[in-house]
Amino acid sequence: MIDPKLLRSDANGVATNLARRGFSFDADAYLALEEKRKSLQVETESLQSERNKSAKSIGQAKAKGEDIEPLLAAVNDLGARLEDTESALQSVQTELRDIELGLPNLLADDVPDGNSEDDNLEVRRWGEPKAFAFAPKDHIELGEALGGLDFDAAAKVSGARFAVMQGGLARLQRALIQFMLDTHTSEHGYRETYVPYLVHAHALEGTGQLPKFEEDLFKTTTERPFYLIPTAEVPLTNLGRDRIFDVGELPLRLTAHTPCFRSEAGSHGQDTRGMIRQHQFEKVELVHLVAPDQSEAALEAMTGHAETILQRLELPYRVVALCTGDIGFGASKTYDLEVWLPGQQKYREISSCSNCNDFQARRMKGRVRNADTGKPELLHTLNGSGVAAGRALIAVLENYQQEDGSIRVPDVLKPYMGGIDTIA
RNA sequence: GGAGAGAUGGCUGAGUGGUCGAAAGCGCUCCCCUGCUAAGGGAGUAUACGUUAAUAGCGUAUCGAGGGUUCGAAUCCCUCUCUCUCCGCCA
Repeated sequence: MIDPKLLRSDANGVATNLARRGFSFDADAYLALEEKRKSLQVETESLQSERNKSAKSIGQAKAKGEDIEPLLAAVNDLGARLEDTESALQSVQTELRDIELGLPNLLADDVPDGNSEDDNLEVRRWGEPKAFAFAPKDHIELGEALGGLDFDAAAKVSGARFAVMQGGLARLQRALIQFMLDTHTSEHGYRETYVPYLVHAHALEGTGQLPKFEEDLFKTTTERPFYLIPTAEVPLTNLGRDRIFDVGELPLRLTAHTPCFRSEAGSHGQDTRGMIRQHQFEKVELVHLVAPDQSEAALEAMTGHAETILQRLELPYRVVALCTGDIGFGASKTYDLEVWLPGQQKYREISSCSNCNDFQARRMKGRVRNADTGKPELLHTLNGSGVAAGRALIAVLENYQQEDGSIRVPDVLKPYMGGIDTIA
């Protein structure tokens, strides 16, 4: 959520910023509603004040044994008037909140302008795409030939956009996950965390998936519905919900491995083949909860942590700054890591690291006591993939393939693979 | 799933319709006293919103959440959530 005070004081400035995303915010309509809210609130509160005063004097009169009938008569119509303004105020406030919950985050100044992912700005590259002495295959061909990747079997059980993995490939994904968790916890200062995979709506509202993107989520049909998490960002970030941290407790660096569930509504036809885009995939997530002045540095650090994984795996990648047209709803600034996939001869997203500054914290009331003033202020949240395990598996398959279709095991994964150096 | 008990400020815990944002204790902060530690005395110590130049005042809301009764609700009623105890079931 954008600071309502800022919306009031500089609605046009907000509109200009959001326009960079191609989002149109009707500042005048908002301000008109806001004026209405203000007068209703002032009126409501003065009526409440009047009511409280009368109630108090009635209490005092009664204690002294005086006749309270005249006093009761005097407040006779107060209740009805209060009820009217209170309900009017509430409906205006609901309207305002609906608007506010629908507004994306303000963009950082240095987010490059652009309309689509083609306009993202390359920040740096690491590694050289390997030159193969043969025509490299894609992960689908490799996996099916190895017998460990089966989309037909998955289709029988669950339909399209699911995969069954077995044997060496299944173990390789587990190895990747273990390696990532171990690296982040032992070298990057993250706390390993186990979280629920089913969450309530309010958690998703906190991180920004709701109310706007419900169609992207899977939802249970229980009386009080749960949603399947689309990313561990949701339960991890919400650990800061309704809390006031002491400044010494931050920064909090959290990591969790979870499956992620996405309906992929609206992505028909995209990446339908293979494991790139699935309803269910594994991911190691990184989340930072930090004091407000720390988030810019934290974004660079977090991106570096995800890069470390790719570097240790010796996977060529590039870092791009997402442009105004491609950046996510809750992010003020995002770096994507794109790994080289020889099967596609393309860089493909494998991690996305975002600074959400106070956007999520405001929604979930996550605060930190200011070191100087002692006053609570909104903390800043960041999230990033460290990295997507399913896609990392694809990257390893394609980059480590040999001419006979076998897969060399990356050195850093060997300890997790029982020492074997090839999957054949 | 069955039966019962509970949810109050950083913590413990009082408060069953009126002057209660809330006793008391602990903790914490500041001051005083005290030749350093200990003990003692005093003051302060929630959050959000509104109004405002103001993190000054003043007002409003908040005692798990939401609704209701009432001139007035932490206190009474309803629904929900969570916690605990016992039974059942179970990885």
